[in-house]
Amino acid sequence: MELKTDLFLGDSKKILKKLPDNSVDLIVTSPPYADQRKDTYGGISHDKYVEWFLPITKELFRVLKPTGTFILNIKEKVVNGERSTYVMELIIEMRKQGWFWTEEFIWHKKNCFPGKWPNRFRDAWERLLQFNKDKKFHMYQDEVMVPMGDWAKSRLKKLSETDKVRDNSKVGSGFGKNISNWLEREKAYPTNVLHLATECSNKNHSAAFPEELPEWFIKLFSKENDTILDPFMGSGTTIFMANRLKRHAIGIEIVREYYSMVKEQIEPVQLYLLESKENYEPIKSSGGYAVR
Amino acid sequence: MELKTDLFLGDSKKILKKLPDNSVDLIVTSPPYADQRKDTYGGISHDKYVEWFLPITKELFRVLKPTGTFILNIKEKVVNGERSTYVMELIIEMRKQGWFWTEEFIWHKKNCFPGKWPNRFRDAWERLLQFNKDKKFHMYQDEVMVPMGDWAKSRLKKLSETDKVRDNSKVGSGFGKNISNWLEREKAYPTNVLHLATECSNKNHSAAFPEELPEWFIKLFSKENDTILDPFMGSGTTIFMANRLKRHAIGIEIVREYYSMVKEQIEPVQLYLLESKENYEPIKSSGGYAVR
DNA sequence: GTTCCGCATGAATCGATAG
DNA sequence: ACTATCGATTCATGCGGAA
Repeated sequence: MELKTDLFLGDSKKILKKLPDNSVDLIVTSPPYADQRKDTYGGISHDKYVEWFLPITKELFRVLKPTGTFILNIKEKVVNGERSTYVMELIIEMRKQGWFWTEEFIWHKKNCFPGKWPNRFRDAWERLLQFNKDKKFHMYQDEVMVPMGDWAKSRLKKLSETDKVRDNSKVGSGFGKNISNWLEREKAYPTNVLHLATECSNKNHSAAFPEELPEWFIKLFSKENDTILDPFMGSGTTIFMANRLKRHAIGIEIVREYYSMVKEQIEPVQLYLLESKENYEPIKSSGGYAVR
Repeated sequence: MELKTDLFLGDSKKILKKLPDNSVDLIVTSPPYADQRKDTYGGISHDKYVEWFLPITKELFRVLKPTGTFILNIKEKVVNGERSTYVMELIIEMRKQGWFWTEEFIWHKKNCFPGKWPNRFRDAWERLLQFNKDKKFHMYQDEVMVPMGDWAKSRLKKLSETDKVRDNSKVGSGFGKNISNWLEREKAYPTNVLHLATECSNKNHSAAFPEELPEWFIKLFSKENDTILDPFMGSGTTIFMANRLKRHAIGIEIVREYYSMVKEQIEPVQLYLLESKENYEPIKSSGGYAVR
């Protein structure tokens, strides 16, 4: 079966109306934060944020399957020395639209922005809000199990640093086998706290959204040939990861530059998939990423 | 100067009225969660929680000094498969009382409660909400600095391995100077994510509140001879830590058993303080605990 | 080929300065 | 008084060049 990737250039509020009801298995997105990225996006002011976002969540509710999940990455900024409350107001309003606020995961950022202020420490975490249409939804917990305890953790860390490249090339040889043995033996279910680093300068897009984040949620809340939607595609991290994990993808982006950038990168991947789908494995299928 | 510890048996809402305006430097508390600990506290239902708590926060606002801080440890429970919104409603209502919601710290619990559910992972974090009466408040950041990350650590390690002998002999020369620069920068300011293990040392009280938590906030938001208040004292962790760090303490507890237990343990400490105050140092004055 | 060091660069936040 | 812009602060990360 062929994987389909649909990219749209335009405003999410309008584009989403084209999508049919109950057609998406998982939505993973990181909308532009209030007052951020003014140069590329409009820069939605914090006191208008809920008003701006609610029409979009209403459409997302319509297109999501009853068994599907909506993961929203967001963090309120400081306004006049105080945390703004628009995220909380958003949650309360979304519940009125019919959403269930199932869970709040924490993304603990290893490398947060530096700085020193007289009355505040550095902000090292963001919210990953999980919403559902129904109390029954698909969740594949076994797909995101993690190495257990300090013993396995340090062992794996050392190995991955020094021998990861070798490991990839020597499939089936001694090292690879050992690693997979450890993985089989020492696995536990993760918690609702994810401990990841933000990716640095690598991309042209300003938002640092590490690949592990969509990867984790795609594995957890969808299976192969499901459909993943990102209504604020940005540099396309969610879309690429969906493809890599053999899910259909739908991406919407309002900035033409990003849209084109993603489209160009998608094309060769699609061709590659048609040529030799079997050899195209997810980059980190071993699950050795740092999630606690 | 003598340290004073006042313990009250009774309902916070009533007892707090006895305390004078603007008399407390720091409030650190962990109130009974909604529907939790029903057998001991009578169990406030989640839909009445805000209504129950607001009169108390109003009194807390009155007794807190304008430069003081209120740290509230809380986490919403799951009701019918969904996170309840009473914490958010509480924040929004407290702002109407005049509180500034300055910051939300995350307590990342290393060893959270075990268990497995089909649609949910283990809950490994709690909120530590910081409220203030004024945008200017006392904060002693240097008291909670932590060892720096891998960069400086590996740097120092390497230097000490290769150049330790030379360094010792050539005091004041180029190398020694460089090293001491790094040594001074060995500590960094923490972030708003605290990574502590839960302690269960006070097994008589049902809430697991590790000593490091009040210790951290007491050091951060108060100085010696300041006054610390805990309106839901429980097993007295905050009170004991306040005493140990040479702060005055006020504790309120509605359950006679806890009240008596804390009172009995406080008496000998007070006597000890009178005997030899100088020798009584905080247990962890070196600050080497694991806070990120 | 390694390992190692130097350097730029972030979904930040505050306070001062300018219109 | 109120908003817009700018500099200073500071640390984990990944890259490129060097030993």
